[in-house]
Amino acid sequence: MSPLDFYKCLSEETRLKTLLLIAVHGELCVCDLQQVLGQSQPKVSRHLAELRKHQLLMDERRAKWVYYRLHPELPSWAKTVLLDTAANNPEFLPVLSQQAQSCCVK
Amino acid sequence: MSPLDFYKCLSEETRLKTLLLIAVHGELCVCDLQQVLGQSQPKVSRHLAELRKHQLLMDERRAKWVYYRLHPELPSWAKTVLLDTAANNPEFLPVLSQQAQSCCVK
DNA sequence: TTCAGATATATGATAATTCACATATATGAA
DNA sequence: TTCATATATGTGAATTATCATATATCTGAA
Repeated sequence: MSPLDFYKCLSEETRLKTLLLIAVHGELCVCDLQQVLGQSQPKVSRHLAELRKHQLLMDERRAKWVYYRLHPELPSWAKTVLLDTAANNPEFLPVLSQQAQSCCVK
Repeated sequence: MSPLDFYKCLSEETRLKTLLLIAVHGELCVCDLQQVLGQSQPKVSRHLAELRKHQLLMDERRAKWVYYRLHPELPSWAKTVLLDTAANNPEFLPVLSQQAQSCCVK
């Protein structure tokens, strides 16, 4: 994971918010992200595909839903960067509503 | 300084290396950067202008040379991100040669 | 099998970035 | 003033990123 590839992934709003939300919450499914980000499903999906391709995220299908979490081989400095950024910029992070969570939880 | 603007600035190789080098070395002049990065003067200058515009760097002219350092109002989380990235990716950072330094020092 | 909901991908249009080249400005020395 | 060096900027071409729409695939239920 080169620092340049990593920061290129963070340089787009949907991807950055997605990564920060997943770093904070552990894992989220596509429909959660779609709701909390207020973006169309294809747009969210496209950016998730890019984050998967660069090994920042991994996906796991459980029943109908695909859950995303940080890739286990993401270097620890990169995880630290994400968590520091999230902790120091609360106003930037959209809040996950109860409804959003319930979409997958059942 | 929004996280998104910050990471957009880091998403280009010349700008990222410039920021990491300046974070590590404290300050550098344009001719130092030109040599260590192996890039043309207009290219380096143009990216420095962008980093100035977004308040990541500040410049100071001393005699013929213009020195750049991290902007004093850069949030501390952002400085931490730069230093962590530099410390954990030594192979990414080009090494400042003696000749490069001597260009300004004398 | 068939269907519907959830997620993924392909495609073409648009917009944003980056680059090389030429030129302009600022400084200090002669 | 003139010159040489250091740095900055304007312009247009080329590359790259992003988007909306349409379509495809996967899964579980009937």
